[in-house]
Amino acid sequence: MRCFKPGMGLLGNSEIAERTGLPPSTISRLTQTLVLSGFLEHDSARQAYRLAPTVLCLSHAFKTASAEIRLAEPLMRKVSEKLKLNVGLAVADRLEMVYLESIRYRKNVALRAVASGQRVPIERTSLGRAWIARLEPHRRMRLLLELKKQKIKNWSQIEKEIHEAIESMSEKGYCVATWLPEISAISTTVQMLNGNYASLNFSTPAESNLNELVENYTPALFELKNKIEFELNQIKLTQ
Amino acid sequence: MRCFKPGMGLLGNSEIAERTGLPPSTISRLTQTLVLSGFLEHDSARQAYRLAPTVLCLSHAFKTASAEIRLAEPLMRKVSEKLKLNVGLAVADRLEMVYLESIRYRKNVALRAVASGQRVPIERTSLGRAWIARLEPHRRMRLLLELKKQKIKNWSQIEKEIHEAIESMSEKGYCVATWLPEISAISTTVQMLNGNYASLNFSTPAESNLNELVENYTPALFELKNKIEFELNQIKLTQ
DNA sequence: TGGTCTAATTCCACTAGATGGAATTAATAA
DNA sequence: TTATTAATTCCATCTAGTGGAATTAGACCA
Repeated sequence: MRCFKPGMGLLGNSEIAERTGLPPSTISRLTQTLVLSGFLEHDSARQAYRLAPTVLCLSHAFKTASAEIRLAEPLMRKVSEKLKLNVGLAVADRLEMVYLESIRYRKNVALRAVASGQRVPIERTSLGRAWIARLEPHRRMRLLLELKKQKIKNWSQIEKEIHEAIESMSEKGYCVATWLPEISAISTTVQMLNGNYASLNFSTPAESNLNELVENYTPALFELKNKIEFELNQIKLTQ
Repeated sequence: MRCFKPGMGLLGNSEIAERTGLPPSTISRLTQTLVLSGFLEHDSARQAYRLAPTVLCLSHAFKTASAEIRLAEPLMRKVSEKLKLNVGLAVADRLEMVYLESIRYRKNVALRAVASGQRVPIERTSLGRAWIARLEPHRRMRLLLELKKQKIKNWSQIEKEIHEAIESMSEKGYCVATWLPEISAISTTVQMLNGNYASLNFSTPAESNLNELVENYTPALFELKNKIEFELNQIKLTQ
């Protein structure tokens, strides 16, 4: 099921087999059972599979259950409106960061889609690096080794930047990065109810440069972080 | 995984066992493997499981892949703003309707959450009944038998209303229902790219009564339906 | 402290279903 | 017609799910 990503919504058995490394016969069986259990749909015209609407229910259940998202979302939205920035909250899932909530600021209100569930690389984004910075040393080491194994291009450069980010996090409480050259972001972390961390970020199209982002918006980022953590503590006390 | 629904975000093995009818030992194994494969998280403090953020990715992939949603969403949003109504698009999943997209109109913009993935009963909502009306007779029969087996309270009454809705759909192209006494809705259907139908509805808190909804908003509902189907046909032609 | 209750886990025998190589079928292109 | 590609089926294998029974761990109470 993880093969289905944005941009590849319709996969044939052979494509799935290729992506998973499993033989086609195995995939054929698996897709059949996943269709039976309602997680995949078969497109008979295209002879291919897609995710079934059921996955929306899982996502909805997840969001409804997450006090963190329910609580952070309106605060994030307010800040996004006020500062005209994208505001995101994300956690790590394997070797990627997953947005729990992502408020995209656009001049046109109709385009302000939320994009929770979007994945971004952990090693190239401020979001991911801030999260790495909060890992206990041995887990961080393990993660870095895993990443190294992925044969990421420019790994030595990336690794250096990660360590700079870790330093920045411990010195100043935030870190910055530009990704996809055109997106600049500044991130910090928020402690969740279970004790783990999530990353909180502001991002903009990189027309405004990084320094500007830091100088103008760091206080607001910390303010949002503190507000979220304060309210989470309130919840923690009541239960 | 289907056990995790809004309102029960944290389930222990025994609760899952109860809901699925499977023995606790089986559940224990299954939850372990689901945690390993990243679909569940274990909350060690509460000794219970919750869905993992990964499910957001599946949902995101689903939405990105669905041309229907991408295309219908802005149209639905526009109508919702203009008429100050909730606008929903849903398909059946087993014995429930699942919102593919749901634009909730609220006076306060910050409260206008979208709620795709929400489930509503197929037999009590105009959404569900409109969908039933579009089923081929034998599949409809099968579904009604399935529903009957669920020991739904007031089934004979509900069944009568379903048949009225079917008649309304074939005569006028829409049907209405009030659900949860306080929500009135009017629904029609939209043909999707794969030939199946989805239900499209307007709903409001039932303060305004059903007749009013029908008289004032039926044309707008059909207009929206036509616009969506027209644009879907455009897509169909280009590919 | 000891006893009871409940929930989670482990153990174990059993089996359904996943696995993957090989053969078959189907569809499309050359 | 032949070649090619993808999906499926077949079959032997074996992993992992299944579920009853026993074990462990924790909460609550006398």
